[in-house]
Amino acid sequence: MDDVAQLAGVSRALVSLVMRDSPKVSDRSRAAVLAAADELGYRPNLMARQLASNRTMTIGLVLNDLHNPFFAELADGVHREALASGYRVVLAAGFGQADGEANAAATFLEYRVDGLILAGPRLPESQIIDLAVETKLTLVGRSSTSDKLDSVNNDERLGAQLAVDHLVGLGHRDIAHIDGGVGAGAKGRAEGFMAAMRARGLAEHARVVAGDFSEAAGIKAVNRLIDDDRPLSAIFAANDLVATGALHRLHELGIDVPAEVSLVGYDNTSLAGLGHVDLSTVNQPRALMGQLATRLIIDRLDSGAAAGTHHILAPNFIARSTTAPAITALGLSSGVHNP
Amino acid sequence: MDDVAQLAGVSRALVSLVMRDSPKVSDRSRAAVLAAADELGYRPNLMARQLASNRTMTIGLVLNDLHNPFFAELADGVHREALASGYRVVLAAGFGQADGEANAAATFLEYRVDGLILAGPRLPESQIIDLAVETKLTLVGRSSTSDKLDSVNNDERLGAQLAVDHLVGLGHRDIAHIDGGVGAGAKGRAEGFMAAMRARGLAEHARVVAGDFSEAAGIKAVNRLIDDDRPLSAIFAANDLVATGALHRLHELGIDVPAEVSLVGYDNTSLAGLGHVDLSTVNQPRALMGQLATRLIIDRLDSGAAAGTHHILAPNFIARSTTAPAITALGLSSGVHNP
DNA sequence: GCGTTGAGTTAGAGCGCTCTAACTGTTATC
DNA sequence: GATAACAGTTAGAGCGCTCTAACTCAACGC
Repeated sequence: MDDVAQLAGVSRALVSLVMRDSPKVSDRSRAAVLAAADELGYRPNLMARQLASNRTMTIGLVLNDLHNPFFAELADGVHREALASGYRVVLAAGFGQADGEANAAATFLEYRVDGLILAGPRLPESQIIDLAVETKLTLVGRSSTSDKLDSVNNDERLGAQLAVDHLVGLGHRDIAHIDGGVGAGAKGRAEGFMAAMRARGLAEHARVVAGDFSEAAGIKAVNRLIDDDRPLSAIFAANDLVATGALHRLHELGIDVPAEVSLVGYDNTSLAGLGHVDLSTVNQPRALMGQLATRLIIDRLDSGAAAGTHHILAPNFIARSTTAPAITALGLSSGVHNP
Repeated sequence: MDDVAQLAGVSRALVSLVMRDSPKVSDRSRAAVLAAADELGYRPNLMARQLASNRTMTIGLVLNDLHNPFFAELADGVHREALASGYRVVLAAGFGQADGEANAAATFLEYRVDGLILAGPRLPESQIIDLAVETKLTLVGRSSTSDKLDSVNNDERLGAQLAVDHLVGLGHRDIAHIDGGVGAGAKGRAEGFMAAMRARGLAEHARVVAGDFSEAAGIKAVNRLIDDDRPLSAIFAANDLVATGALHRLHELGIDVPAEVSLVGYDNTSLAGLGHVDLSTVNQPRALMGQLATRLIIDRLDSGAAAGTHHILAPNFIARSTTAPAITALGLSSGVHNP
């Protein structure tokens, strides 16, 4: 920086002002500094900058699982919004495990990022609040009511209800839910499923089988559902990945989807949209959620807004080709499929 | 830090030593410092640390595209190896675009990460070399021969050859390749395809249709291949995502895969392994490539190894259910499919 | 001509850490 | 008992920047 100042014939402080595009610099000086910086290949040291100013203009985004396209789509929204406000985004992955997330978050705290976004974290609420005390934190894809942080999520119970409504509307009664275990949102989906079935008077037709947010869980769950010889007309999986596993296993078993069993996922990730999968699913506005989460944290950073804002967005149902009218009580296939 | 030192009854320098787990600290002092740090919630400031030591023990990983599972799997390997050597990994996404990658890399340079890994970058070689001059750089999923950086890639031409060999072995002659355009590795795959077809004396049966690394490209390419009324027996897609798009479109058109047309992808991402897709594909050892790339950069960091090491790993073919013997010249379907 | 204004610029302290070199005890060596 | 060796500890400079407060200088009003 000294070299740049010298070459440009100004003081170090002026170089600093130019680098931060302060308006209090004459065009002449600015041009001289820029030229000198370019010539010397000068690149400001963010570390020194944050040390002096306590700002880095970066926000840290912790993704629970790099393999789930849900998070990639969420990250798109975060990036878009951050860039528009002059912030940059740095990512870290939690590998679907709580301690991975904790490490990632700890790294960002050491880096003193201006704000932190946790996407679909599995961390216990208490640890999340501990983090929120140390930095500005927004949760996305997970709910909270804490006044130390903001959050953006979809309404999991409503999503589950939409899935049940769709299936029941098609005449299904014997509906099973594959539970997402400790995955973020899984609990709300399972509860919403039971509540919706109860509301429809189908409580005794409802089944819940354990699982997690993986393809393997979908496969295992189908095995268990088939072994059990209760009637099965439709499956509501905890997320798209689970549904994909179930789809595969049903296919292997020679059970036609949707003619014999209907299948619904959750998230509407790119996976569900893949032509060859074409899964009926509950859509979360992922990019929007990412944008909103970012907006919240930037507002907190720029205008000192207070924490404690919690958005719950409404999901909507996307009917694709894995759901169709139920086989009637007469045992006839309806023969009517979605396009 | 001063507070911690005071509470522990030692000097600031000693706290620093404890934080870096230096062996030159007595157990008593170490315990006292740790206790004090814990009590005060002290967390070392990485920025100050790098400023003073010029080290952050973090490596930056730039992923070309968060949506392609190839990169998630590569990142797994990078993380595993980095963690084992006491480094942490921070990520940034390029969004499939060269300037996104350039921004991500620039951010990491400002952050003064110890080393930088670019995964499947689309950046022009000259820009990559510029970066390599500023920091220790390793390329993965893209080849180079520069002595300023290291690289790890699979042998794209060999991969393409394996695909052609498999198809020709099944009796296919009219094979089309969907090109990956500017995607990293696409050029090698297309060249390898043509070379292998030529070697088999099938040059005039080879067709190449333009595309990129997306599902949409696969759909469009199938349309073009079908419009054209040359015979088509098999398709070799530039990567799994493209193959998935092609699979979808073929299915929509009522063309049975693999009975009528065989289909091969590239990468063996989780997508290809999805039960319901079950795509024959060329396997790149993704996690291993990530690990190797990380090993190279850490060796350069820790033991001052020189740059200029370039690994080319051999891919292997994974036969799944999208390839089957060609329909014979007699016009009969062979009826024999892969399991 | 003097004070006022405001734009443009600058000196210097300080952000929180690491690193070097030097220091203090304690134990081993002759 | 003096010297050496070594483990453990410390003071203080310095990493590259930002920020505050102060400065300079030209234009302006009375």
